[in-house]
Amino acid sequence: MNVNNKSNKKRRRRTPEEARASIMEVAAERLGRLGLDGLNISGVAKAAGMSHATVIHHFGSTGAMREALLQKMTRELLSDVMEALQHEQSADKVLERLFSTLSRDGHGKLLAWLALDSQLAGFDSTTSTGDLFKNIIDSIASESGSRTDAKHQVYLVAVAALGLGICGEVLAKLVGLSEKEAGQFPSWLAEHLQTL
Amino acid sequence: MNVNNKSNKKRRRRTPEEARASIMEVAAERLGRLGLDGLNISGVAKAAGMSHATVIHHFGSTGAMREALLQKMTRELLSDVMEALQHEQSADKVLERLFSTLSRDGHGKLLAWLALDSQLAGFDSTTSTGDLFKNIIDSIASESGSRTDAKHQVYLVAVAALGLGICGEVLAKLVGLSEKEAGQFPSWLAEHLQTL
DNA sequence: GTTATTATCAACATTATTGTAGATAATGAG
DNA sequence: CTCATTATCTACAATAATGTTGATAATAAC
Repeated sequence: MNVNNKSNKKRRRRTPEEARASIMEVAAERLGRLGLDGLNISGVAKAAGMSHATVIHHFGSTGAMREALLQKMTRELLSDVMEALQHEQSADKVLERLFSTLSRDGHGKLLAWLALDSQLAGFDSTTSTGDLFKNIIDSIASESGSRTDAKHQVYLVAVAALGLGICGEVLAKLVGLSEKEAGQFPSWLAEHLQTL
Repeated sequence: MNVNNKSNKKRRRRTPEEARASIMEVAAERLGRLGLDGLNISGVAKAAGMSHATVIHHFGSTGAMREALLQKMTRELLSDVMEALQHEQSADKVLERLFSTLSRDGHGKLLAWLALDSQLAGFDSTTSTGDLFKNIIDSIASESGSRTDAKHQVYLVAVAALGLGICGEVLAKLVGLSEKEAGQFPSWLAEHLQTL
């Protein structure tokens, strides 16, 4: 009569890479939906359809799993930005692309989490990142204006994209922006920056 | 010889208001330094020099304590903004004040937490807030430009202040802004907005 | 002083989460 | 098929956080 609870579902044996990948996928979704609280072993494991012991087996600990996810997302963010900028020439286009990339795909949220969570080893302002921004600024400064102005423009785009990525919807509602107007904001900003 | 652990420190009996106030104070400090993780009963109680049962006695539960703190901070943010704007006339000054107020005192962090934490009952876009922004936009639109432009300007200031409040230091370093240049950013932005 | 109130605490109970250990089964190699 | 590897699971242990209870002491009112 199958009174005991032994569930008789078959085990699925994944390759290590496959297992890690699906764990990362589920964890990313939960990070976006639930915030850092969503990144606990139990919850992630359950959502991924495996026991939490399995997750620990693959990552070693909760902290290591979090770190792995955030490193992966940081890599993706950087590569997104670099790829977006590689093929743009004019300064205003560069800023527009930078803005749209940073404000998309939860990149803003990611950076905010990195900045807000005291436990995480802060953003490594490693060589590649620094070089990236240096190149952007060089290209803008060479076109027109001072170097300080160029820095300020990039800074503005970065902080605005960040804020938009985090609180964009809420603030749009508060300010009274219609959906259409909100959609026009990136190009409005780009156009505006061009006229410096 | 006092072998036993009975600590013989006297109890301090605070008024309920006093107790709640010092708990809020400690909690705010911890929120700024440790993030939302710092807002647990045990930690707050220990930092405030009382047992966690006492904190529960005054607020009912951990969740209620968090909510109380965040409501208090939200009230303060709104009153800060309103007060800052009440005595400004020209549009660019209004935007400058809005920016500086939002980017100060961890207001950006607060908004980010509200937006990022899924458990919290989201920002209540209550009447007063909506009216506040409506007034700002009216005053800017009346001076010059279209209403949509005014909204976009306010939106830009808001998201930028937010981003600055969260990741300002990190991004400044990344972009290569010197401390002096970073300090000039608000006025640079105000001047820039003026030229629309 | 006596009493009533209640802020405070220590100790316990409960729950959630993390991590560990040993058993089991899926898969590939031979 | 047989064997070795190891991904996976269940069950347990350890820890931490939350909330409850009953006792205690500080303060105000009388």
